[in-house]
Parts: sequence; C-alpha cells; structure tokens
Amino acid sequence: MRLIFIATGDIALPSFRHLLENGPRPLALVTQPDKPTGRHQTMTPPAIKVEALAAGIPVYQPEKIGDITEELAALDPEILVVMAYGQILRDNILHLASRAIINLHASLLPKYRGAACIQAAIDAGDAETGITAMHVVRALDAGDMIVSKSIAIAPDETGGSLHDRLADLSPSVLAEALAKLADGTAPRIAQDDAASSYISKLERDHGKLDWSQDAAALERRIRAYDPWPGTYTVAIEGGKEKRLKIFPPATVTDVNLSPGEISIIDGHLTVGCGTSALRLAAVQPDGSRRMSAADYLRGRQPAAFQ
RNA sequence: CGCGGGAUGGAGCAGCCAGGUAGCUCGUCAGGCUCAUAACCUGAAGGUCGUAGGUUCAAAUCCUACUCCCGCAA
Repeated sequence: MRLIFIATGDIALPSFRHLLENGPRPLALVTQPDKPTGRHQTMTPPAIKVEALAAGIPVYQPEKIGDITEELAALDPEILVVMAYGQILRDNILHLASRAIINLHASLLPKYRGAACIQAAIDAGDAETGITAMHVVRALDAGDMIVSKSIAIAPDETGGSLHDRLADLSPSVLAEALAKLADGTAPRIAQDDAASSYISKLERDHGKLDWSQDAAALERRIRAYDPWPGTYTVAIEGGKEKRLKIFPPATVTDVNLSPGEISIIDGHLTVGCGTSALRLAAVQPDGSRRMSAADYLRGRQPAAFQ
C-alpha cells in the first residue's frame, strides 16, 4: 500500500516506527518546518524528521502543506496517515489519496476533538480514554470513525504519562485500520455530533490555578497539565509577587482554609481551595529549580497564593 | 548573540546596593529530657561564598571574561 505519513508530534513516533518495521514503508514524511526553540532559539527539527532521515525516508517540511500538493500527488499515494501534524488540511490534500486519508486522534471520539485532548480526559476525571482512527474531513476531528482502542486512566496519571501510553497504543490502532481499509472491511461509524466536545489548544497561561475551584478539580488539573503547559500560581513573598510552578502529586485534604490561604500542616504545604484544600508536594520558584514543597518552605515565607 | 532571574557547608535561603572575623531555617552526628513524637534542650562536624583574572591594605560583596542552572518567549 502506497502510504504517506503526515506528523510532527512525538506521539506519532511509535506509529511511524511501526510502519518502518512492519510496513507499509512510508513513501515520505510530511512534517512541520524546523523551528527556533529553547532558551537560545536554536533551530530544532521535529524528532520524527530525524528518525525519517536516518531511515532514508524523504522528508517534506512545507510552510503550508498545500504548497507541496503536486509533489505529494506525484507519489501517487493510496493512503495518507495524519497524526499530531499541526496544520489544517485543505481540500486539495483531503482528496490526494486514492483510497483514504485517515487521522489518529488521542481521544475516544466524539469526545475531545481538537488539540488538548489528552489533558482534557484527565482534567475531566474520565475513567478511560484512547486512540481513534477516523477519516479526515473538513471539519476538525469530525470524520467517520474506523476503529478505536481504549485504556484506563490511572489515579496518578499525568498528561505526560498518558501521552506516552497513548503513543504506544497507537500503532495497533493504525495497523488495524490499515488492515481493514486494505481488505475492504473498514466500517464508517458516524460521530454523534451532539455528544461531541471541542478542546482548544492550551497556552501557558491556561495553567494558572484558580484556588476558588474545588480541590479535586485542581488536583486533576495539576496532573493533566504536567508537563505541558504546566500549572502555576502567584505566591506573595515579602509583599512581592513570585511565580511558582506546581507539580504533581497534590493531595486533597479535608482542611478548612480560605482559597489561596497557606498553612503548614504536619510539615506539609497546604493551600485552601474552593472546597477543602490541597497538600502540595513539589514546586519550582521562578529562577530556581524544581524542589520539594518542604525545601521551598525552608528558605522562603510565602504569605498566600493568588 | 531574543528578554530576564540565579550559583553561599548535605537541602532551601539571607548577606552583595553603602568592601573589613560566614549567618538563618533544616538535615547529619553526639549527649540530655520525655511513656512517647517529623516534640524540646545542649554541643559538634561540615563552606578556598560556580571558575579565572582585575581593583584594593582588605573582596561573598566592586569590575571583566567564562561555565553551569532556571523563568519567559517559541
């Protein structure tokens, strides 16, 4: 089967490797251009590009994928596989493949269409999530589904751990979808739009914790947003506002404190929430490295979180 | 050279602006007290103040360069 892989995010790496090892070997990889990243804004290629080049797979990095429509058409693909690519695909790409264009999405559709689907499942307190293979249509993540597989979300699951587990689950979903497309047994399961939800892309600012919320909800958010975009609060230290990152695990504890109020209970940094309170285990002050909440308290005296 | 913060005994910090015997909260070790404690008391060990130069009678502190860590931004 003539296949082109279209992906940027690391979540696609296991699936890409699966194709390299078990076939069908991708004719090409389309990925986002190298971008300046890190503290020194050095140009960094997507990891999947590096692996593709090492495997001798041609790589395209168009600013807009529409710019290479002709090149891709010349490869005469039967299947396009899209996963965490990062660009909206236009009609010219949607109709490029003779057989199908499919997308691997990290949620159990129709829940959590959009970018931050992994975090959303933890944030909502869902018991499970998964990977869905579907046909790509113009509306984002709204195409007919082919196959999905689910996994349970652990009580201490973080966005990072779930990302990795979903990445490892993806190859089996891809393999099953490709097999069914090949032998003509692939179903087209329409999504129930009424049951759908859309999650927009997360920005760093979305990680600011609102202490007026329920402690259990905040605990889920701290896990869901780790490591990206991370959660933080603003600590009042000596009258100054200092940004303070918060890391899991946080523990809901039944103490009566007003939202944002800090108390040291049994040696643990405890913060009041809208309902009950949260005991924090790990934090990172601005300009310093990650440390235990106990270490943080040794050298600083935060008055409150806001 | 995108912007900015930082490097001080094992941990987290203060001291630096206005140079002049290394300090705080813990931890560790020893002893004491207690029925008992992540309790309390007493004592001790442990630092060439990131590196290299410079200024000075004198540098953690002022100047220069370098290394490493981190936040923002992507």
